[in-house]
Amino acid sequence: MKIATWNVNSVRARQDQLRDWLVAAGPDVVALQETKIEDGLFRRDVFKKAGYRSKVHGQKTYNGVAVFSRERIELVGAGFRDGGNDEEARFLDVETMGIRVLCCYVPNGQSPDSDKFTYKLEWLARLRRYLDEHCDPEKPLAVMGDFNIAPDERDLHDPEAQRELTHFHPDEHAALAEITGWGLVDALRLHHEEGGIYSWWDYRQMAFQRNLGMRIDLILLSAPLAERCTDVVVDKSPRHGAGAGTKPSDHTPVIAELRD
DNA sequence: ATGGTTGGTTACCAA
Repeated sequence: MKIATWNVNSVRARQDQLRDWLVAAGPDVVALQETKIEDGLFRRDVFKKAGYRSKVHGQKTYNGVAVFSRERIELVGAGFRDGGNDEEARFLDVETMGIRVLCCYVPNGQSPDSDKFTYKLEWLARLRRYLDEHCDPEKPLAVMGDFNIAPDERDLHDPEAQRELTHFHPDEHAALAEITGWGLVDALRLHHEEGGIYSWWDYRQMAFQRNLGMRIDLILLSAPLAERCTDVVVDKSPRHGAGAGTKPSDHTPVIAELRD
């Protein structure tokens, strides 16, 4: 089976492109971020027609997460439900096709001296606590999403320029290490050692054409799923432009193949 | 150093 993650940057602007990609790529489970839509307006029927059931957790204008699956999908919970601030729709926990899926839209962080950066680090600490309290590293679990962190030097085009900025800051790396330290592996690195594999490129400066990007969309797997993982690929096809009049998301899908 | 682009809003926006 194939499981995927994609920050679509508005499911309204990308509805046809997302549907076409589902048909072409044929993933079994997909975690989506930045849907930017309230649950009542999400056209779940359009995707149902394409063969996908869905759980959505959105809000107006900002954020928003969803999980699609070819099979029955059960909601475990939306938001961390830990007594903290759950106003932003960034986290969705579901179970489908025999695996647990945590769909994450990690805060961007803006700049290291901003309140938003503190919020990003706190959010990551809450994710770690959520794993401690609600999940088991011995069970099949995929934590997927837009982490807004490039794990190491291979994952961005200019590490030195980025080191004191967001997405490649030591504090972010420490927070990510706390999460993987719980019992998760960065699935792409099980199969690919090389640098220059990115999942996001800035809309500006012809960044995609010059491959000036970052790998910030991650599929983290617990041991039982890591053992089943045969490959991970970044599918750049939607970024190339999916047809006349369609604009791509600044992120592109990441897909993991799992043995049965 | 600055500014460039997008989506959704009409905001000294967030990414």
